[in-house]
Amino acid sequence: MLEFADAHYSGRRTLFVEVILPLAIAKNYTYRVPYDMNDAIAIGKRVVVQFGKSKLYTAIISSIGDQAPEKYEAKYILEVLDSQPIVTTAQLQFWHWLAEYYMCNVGEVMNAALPAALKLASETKITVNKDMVVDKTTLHDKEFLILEALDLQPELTISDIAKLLGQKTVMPLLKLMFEKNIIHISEEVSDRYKPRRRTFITLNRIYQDQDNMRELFNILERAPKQADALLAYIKLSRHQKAITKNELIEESGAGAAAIKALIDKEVFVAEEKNVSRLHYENEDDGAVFTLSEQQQNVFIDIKRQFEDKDTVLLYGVTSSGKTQIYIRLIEEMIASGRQVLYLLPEIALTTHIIERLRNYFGASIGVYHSKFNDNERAEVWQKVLNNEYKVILGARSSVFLPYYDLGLIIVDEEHETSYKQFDPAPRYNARDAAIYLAATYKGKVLLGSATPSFESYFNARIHKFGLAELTERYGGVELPDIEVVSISEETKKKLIQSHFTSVLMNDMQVALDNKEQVILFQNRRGYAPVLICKICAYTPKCINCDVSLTFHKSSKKLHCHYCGYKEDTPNICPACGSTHLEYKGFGTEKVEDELSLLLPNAKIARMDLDTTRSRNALQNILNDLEEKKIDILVGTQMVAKGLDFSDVTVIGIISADSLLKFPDYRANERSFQMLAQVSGRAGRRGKRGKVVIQTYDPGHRVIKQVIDNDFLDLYFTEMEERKSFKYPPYYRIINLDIKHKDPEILHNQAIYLGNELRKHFGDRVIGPEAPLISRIRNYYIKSIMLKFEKDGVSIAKAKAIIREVITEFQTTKLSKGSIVQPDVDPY
DNA sequence: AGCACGCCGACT
DNA sequence: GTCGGCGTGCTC
Repeated sequence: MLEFADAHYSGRRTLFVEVILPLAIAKNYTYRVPYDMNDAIAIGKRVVVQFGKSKLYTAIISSIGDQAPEKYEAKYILEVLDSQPIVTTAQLQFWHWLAEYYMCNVGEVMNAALPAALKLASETKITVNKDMVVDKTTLHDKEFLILEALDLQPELTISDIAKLLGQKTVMPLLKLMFEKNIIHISEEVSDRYKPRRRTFITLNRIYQDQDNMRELFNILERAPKQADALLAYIKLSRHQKAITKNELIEESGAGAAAIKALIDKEVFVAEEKNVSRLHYENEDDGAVFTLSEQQQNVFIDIKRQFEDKDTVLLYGVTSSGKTQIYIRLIEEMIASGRQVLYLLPEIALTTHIIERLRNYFGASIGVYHSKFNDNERAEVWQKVLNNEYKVILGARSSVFLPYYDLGLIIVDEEHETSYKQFDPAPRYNARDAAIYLAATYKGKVLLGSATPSFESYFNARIHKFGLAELTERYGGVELPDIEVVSISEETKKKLIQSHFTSVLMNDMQVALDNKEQVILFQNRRGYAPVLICKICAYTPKCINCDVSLTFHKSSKKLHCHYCGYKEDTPNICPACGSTHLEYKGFGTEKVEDELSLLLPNAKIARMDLDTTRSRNALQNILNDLEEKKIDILVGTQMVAKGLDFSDVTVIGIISADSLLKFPDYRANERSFQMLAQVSGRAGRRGKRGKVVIQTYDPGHRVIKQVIDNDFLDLYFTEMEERKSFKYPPYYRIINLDIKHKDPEILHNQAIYLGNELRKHFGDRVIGPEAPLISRIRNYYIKSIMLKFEKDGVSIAKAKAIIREVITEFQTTKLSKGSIVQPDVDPY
């Protein structure tokens, strides 16, 4: 960084800044600083810059220098947006590390890291030049149309005009009009973050006097709506200090007009205030709990291990009370004045856990996840920047917040795949990123899981991580009784009804009779994943992707789960005209549907992507479950995570085979985690739960290991295979996905890239091969896999070579139209 | 990522 | 001939 040794000349010095643009571009861009902004710039502040002919972007200053670029004339910075940096130097370092490690551009990291509200939107506004008197008869039709529209509306955007004229390219036309001085073109940047304002209503103080109040009611006799509003106010004011206008309208049913009338009469006083979107009551009831003896020992053990290990894996069986240990660790960290980040998978961030932690940490805990809107995220960002939170509870993306002194990161359910972002870049794993992040603050990381990922457990066994174990379930809760039922046996004996074996039916009935709840797990959404013609075997496929379409009964349409394409369900086969169309396979919709026929009196609900899209949908389902408005919950893997309800006694796995048969080297690890996790939902204090696993393959090794709850057996058998087939954790994997609209061209490109890589890496290169789904959104895909041994190979060097090969490929003509996407540690 | 430029086929 | 399609290359 530049030093201002000659401060009194600094106003005169020509400075240049390198910026990060929120774009997927590898190059660095340098801008020139106008003299009058010399004092305003600083690393980490946002600046507005023009990039290209007409676009304005918010960029972040990443370095400051005084050397003019030699090969081009730098453009000027247009504006400095911040008085204080909003991105810390620690974050910039983190961004660069992520870009390097995950082989993407810093701009892409910036895009993922910064809440959209802190990036600015640039909108080109078109307005009439009022100083110019235009002879409308000399105008072209389109110019006339635009002016007409500007008469009605003072400003239009480019897209407005494109819509108006019904054509895409309008820039040349506007440029012409601008040159003829008919219009003004202005690029307007607006800060998208707006504080939320609410109107608060208070009662005029003269009505604290009873007589005045009585008189007021008399006056209002002829205005019943206003009297209602007043009554509602009095009612609300008993329980809350501040009353908003909206609450009053809702409570009274009186409407805004009545309230306005009362404001005009000076009965009510209205006041507009900024309110936080992150409202909560500070109910610091300081709930107390005591750790069990084992928990206490583990707690001390973890702290001891932190003395010489930066990362400790807490391997604790389900219900062993990991959260209580987390809370103790957080308390100590806060007491020492440092910050804590508590990472959870998105799905587990329910009010349940949030409330629980708020009880201990009150207002010093911040929450951050993807269901928050832009403004809320920007608000959390600012608060973290101001060091107002001691603890952040968040999902994957909360590793990007501007921490000040992070002493501890807890990664709960560390094996969860949702910590990995797949699309778009950066394809990062928040668990792994957290380990790096903590190290930059000299902080510690605690990974917690009942079914650790093999990577983490391996790292613990080779003493790279510390290891702490909780083997007892807290409060003596028993492990559930797991029964495996053979679907083929039941089919043979004609005991199975629809997809439900007699064992499961029976257990569900018992649970219902006892007023207990049931969760059914089927890892597929929709009604039926395949529609097939019985005569010619035709199957409707997505027009954009290489997948069969799933029938959804709720919409009566065929859906593509990869691109969102929908079409009407055919009544006759489009290929042969027969009417014998059959639904094959089944998803959560069908399970729900058929169950409602078999158990007509049970209240059944479904929880999958389709029913939880909106902001509060998930929470509503969980509330209904808690309030026992649901007897049976049918769901996809969502039900495996974060559901803790004491009245759920029966868990049914409708078909374990779809998990076990998944064509992936991690299928067994994943299946075990999933089954163990779902099973952990069954039975809580004082009641032993029951898990029914339905499968065609009851003798499957993994099912045995689930029944025996034998993680170690699973680990050792699987690790043998990982070693011999060169998979993680023994080897590192980098995938390259190559995409192109034309399958032939793609094939040649992939072969070429594969060969180029082989020149450097030999048989560490595997493929190219077509992935399971060879076309998505009209792009054909080929994958090249690279496997690197952990000893004797510098992964950083390997990445540098891969980057070179890709860049070199992209300069050849062959690469036209292709997209190459690296994915590092693609699990 | 946009956006302009340029080249090519389909219309007034 | 012009409009609008899409492929290509550049942006400090």
